[in-house]
Amino acid sequence: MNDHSLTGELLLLKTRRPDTRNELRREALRLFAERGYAAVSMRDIAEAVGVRQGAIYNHFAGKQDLLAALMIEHMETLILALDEALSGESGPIARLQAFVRFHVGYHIDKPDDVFIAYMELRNLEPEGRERVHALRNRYEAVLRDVLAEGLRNGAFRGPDAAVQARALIAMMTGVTVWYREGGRLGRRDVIESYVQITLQSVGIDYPIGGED
Amino acid sequence: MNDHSLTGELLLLKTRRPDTRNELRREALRLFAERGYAAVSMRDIAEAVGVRQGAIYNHFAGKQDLLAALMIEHMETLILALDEALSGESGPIARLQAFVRFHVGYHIDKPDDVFIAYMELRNLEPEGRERVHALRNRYEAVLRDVLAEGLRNGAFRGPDAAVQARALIAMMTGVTVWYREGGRLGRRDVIESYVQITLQSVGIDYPIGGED
DNA sequence: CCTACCGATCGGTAGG
DNA sequence: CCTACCGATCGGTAGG
Repeated sequence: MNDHSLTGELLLLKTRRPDTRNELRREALRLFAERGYAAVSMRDIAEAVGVRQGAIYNHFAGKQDLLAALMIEHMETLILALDEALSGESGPIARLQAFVRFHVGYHIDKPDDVFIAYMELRNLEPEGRERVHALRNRYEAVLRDVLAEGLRNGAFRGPDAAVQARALIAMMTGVTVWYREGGRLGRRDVIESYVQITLQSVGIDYPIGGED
Repeated sequence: MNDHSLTGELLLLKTRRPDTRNELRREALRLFAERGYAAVSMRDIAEAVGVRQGAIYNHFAGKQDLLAALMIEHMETLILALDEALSGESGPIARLQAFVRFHVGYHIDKPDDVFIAYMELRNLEPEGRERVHALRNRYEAVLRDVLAEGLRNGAFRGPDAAVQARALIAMMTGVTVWYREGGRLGRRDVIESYVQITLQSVGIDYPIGGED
C-alpha cells in the first residue's frame, strides 16, 4: 500500500507531459530538415526537447516511426489544404492560378515539412513509402487535371499535361531553396512572380487580358 | 636484402591498382545518391569495389574528402560543358534554348552526380561547401544573364531575371526525379518538352514563329 | 592493399 | 520519464 502510493507519486512527477509528443515532432522535423534523417540521432532529438533518449520511445515506436509520422501527417495536411484552396475556383485558368498561389505560399510557410517529404522518401521503409507516394500522386494529379482541361479546351498550350505538371511542381517547390524572410522580395511578390511565370508557361498573357 | 626483395614482391601483388580510385568514386557516387551520404559506410563503398575498408584511405583522406571530390569535380565538369554548349549561340532566344537543351540533357545523363551536388551540400564541411556554392552561383548566373538580356531588349517577358533563373533551373533539374529510360517519352521528347515550356514561360510562342 | 584494432556513437530495451 | 545497459556499427589508424 505504502509502496504503491509512493510509486504513484513518482510517476506523477516524471511521466508523460501532454505536449512532449508535439515537441518531439517539432524538433525532429527541424533536425531532419537541417542535417538529414540518418545524420540525426535519437539523442540529438531528445536533447533538443530536454528529455533523455529513452523517453522518446514512450511516444514513438522508433526513429523510423517518427519519420513516417512526420511525412504522412504532412502530406495529409497538404492535400486537405489544397482541396480547400481550390474549392471556390472553377475553370482551368482560375484553378491554375489558385494552385500556384497555394503551393508557393504553403512551401514558403512550411519549408521543413516539404523538404523532408521530398528528401527522406528513400529512408522510409516500404510501408510508409507507399503511403507517401500515393498521397504525392494524388496531389500531382490535381494539377495534371487542371492542365489537361486547359489543353483540351484550348485555354492552355503545351507539350503534355503530365510533363507540365511535374515541371511546374518542381519549379514552384524550388522556392524553398532560396526564399528567405526579409529578402529582396516579400512573400506576396514571390507568389505573384510564380503566378506570372506559370501562366506564361502555359501560353497565357499576364497580367491576364481578355482570355476565356 | 632478402627481406627487402620479398616485401617488394608482396607489395607488387597487393598495392594500388591504377583504376581503384575511379572505381571508388563511381561506387561512392552511386551509393551516396541511392541512400545519402550519412547512411553509407566506408565499408559499403569498399565492398562494392571489392577491397577492404582501410584501402580507401590510400586514395582519399577520408569520407568527407571523397564527398568533396565528387561534388567539386562534378560542378567543374558541368560548367565546362555548359560553356561549350553555349559557345556557338548568340541572342537571348537561341542561348536560352541551348541552355535548356544542355541542362535537361546533362541531368538526364548524369542524375546521380546532379542529385548529390544538390542534396549533400549540407554534409560538406565549410571549405568544400563554399567552393561548390561559388560554382553553383556561376552556373546560375549564366542563365540569369541570358534572361536579363532578353527582358532588357524586349524579347522576353517576366517578373525578374533572378527569380526566373531559379524557377527555371529548379523546373529543369526536376527531370531527374521522374525521367526513366524506356518510359513513355524518350530523351529527345523530354528535352523538347522542356524547351517549349521554358520558352512559353518567358512569353515566347513555340514553335517559334517570326520573333526578334 | 590487408588484418586487426581503437574509441565513439548508434538505436533500442529493461527495470524502476 | 530516468538510469544503465546491450550488441552492432561507425570512421579512422597502425603495422606490415
